[in-house]
Amino acid sequence: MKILVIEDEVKTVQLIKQGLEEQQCEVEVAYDGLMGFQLASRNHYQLIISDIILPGINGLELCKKLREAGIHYPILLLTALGTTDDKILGLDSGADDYLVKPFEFKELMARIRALTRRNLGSIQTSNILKIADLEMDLDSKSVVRAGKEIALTAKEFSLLEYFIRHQGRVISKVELAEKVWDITFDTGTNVIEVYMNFLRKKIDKDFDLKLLHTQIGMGYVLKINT
Amino acid sequence: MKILVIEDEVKTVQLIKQGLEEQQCEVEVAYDGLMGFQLASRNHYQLIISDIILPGINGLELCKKLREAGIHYPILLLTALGTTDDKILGLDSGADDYLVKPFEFKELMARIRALTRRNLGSIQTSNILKIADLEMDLDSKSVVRAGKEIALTAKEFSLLEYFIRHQGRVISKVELAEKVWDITFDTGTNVIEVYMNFLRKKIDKDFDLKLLHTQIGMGYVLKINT
DNA sequence: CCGAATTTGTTGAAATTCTGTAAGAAATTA
DNA sequence: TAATTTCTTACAGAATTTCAACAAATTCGG
Repeated sequence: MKILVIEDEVKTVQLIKQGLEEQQCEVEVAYDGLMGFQLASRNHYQLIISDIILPGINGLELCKKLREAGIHYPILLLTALGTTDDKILGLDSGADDYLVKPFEFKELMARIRALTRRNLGSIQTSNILKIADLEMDLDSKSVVRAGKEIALTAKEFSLLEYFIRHQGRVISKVELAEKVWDITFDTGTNVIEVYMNFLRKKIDKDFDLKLLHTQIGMGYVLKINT
Repeated sequence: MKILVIEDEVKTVQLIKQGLEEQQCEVEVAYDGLMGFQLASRNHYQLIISDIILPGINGLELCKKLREAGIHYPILLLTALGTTDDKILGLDSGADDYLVKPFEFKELMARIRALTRRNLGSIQTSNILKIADLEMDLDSKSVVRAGKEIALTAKEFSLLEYFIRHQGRVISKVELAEKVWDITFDTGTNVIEVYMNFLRKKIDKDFDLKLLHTQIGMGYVLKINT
């Protein structure tokens, strides 16, 4: 997630930047209003966090200009001005939320989550698992590799889901029997070999980079081979 | 603009209701969580304002349930619980904003403006859900596909409504049994297959573009096939 | 290195489960 | 009571899952 922070106080910038980067966000910083406007005009972000009191253009004007410039994604204003009228001015300048300093970092994070939630595709929090160029969508139950749709049956889908959730780990047949088939593994059956074969035909056969590997005597593993 | 207020304190309700009506908003009130949920399920609003401490279901659970039920428009939580952790809980339950009582009415109004601003482009005074050339009007309980009126029974209507609110997601029979029939799914029945058959005859049979698809072993999905 | 023993891969067919459909019984409503 | 809606039963056809037999690959002891 790409976030633009517009703020001139070095301490606040560091706090926010560090915290966001720990959450795997990509953070860019502008130290004044003009620079913020230029960055926002040139790049696309998921969110802007801006101070109000800034050198050059102040946060309120910046907000208005950004909206006029057709920038629709969320803007969160962050400021020491805490009277109700300040808040109203802030929100009416086009901001989506307004947080008064000093604030607790975890509240900022929660508000960021709330603001970005709906834009993560109007299709809510999409449940997508990935490895290499293979993606599986748990909602639509669809699997795509290298952009190509792959049709899986219910069992094949659960099997792949188990592998992708535990990618890189060797999984024994006993474990697969228990977790995917919900049976106690008796050596009398070879369903698992059969299904690994099904899955490989659909997922690995037509591709150079193989993802499903056998560890003889131990089990199977889904990983990107080095 | 239609707004649903869920709050049991009569004084607060009156304050909000009166204030909003002065702004030409149409306000409906629920005095407990369950009633709020039912109103929200049946009608379409621009915004929900809900207290957290409520008789029956509390505001946080209500929020989660509403999101699960496919309700996407903004929810603003309004409560006396003002610690940072309370706010975080509120926002993470799916709410878009969180305002601590006592608050100034003009701040509430500003936050409402901020929340509804982005949806103003698509002002919906009517409760209409859509997919492709299929529309269902929740008020008049009418369904139209490609301009042609389709008569559905009550069960068929709720079933279709559930699908259209969760379009693109594969929905299992267990989930349909719980959410549409409100029963625990026992394999002894096949009502669901029967009703899917009813629905298909009315909605898909006479059209080239099929909307209801079967994912054997997983469930059914309403989507525009690519 | 060779061959037996073990493990895994592959295939087609059998068994099972799942789904679609019709017809009619039960419940509900008018 | 009749009409409508909802649910149950029954069954055929389709798709999936499992079985079983054999082929191929790997391990291991000599």
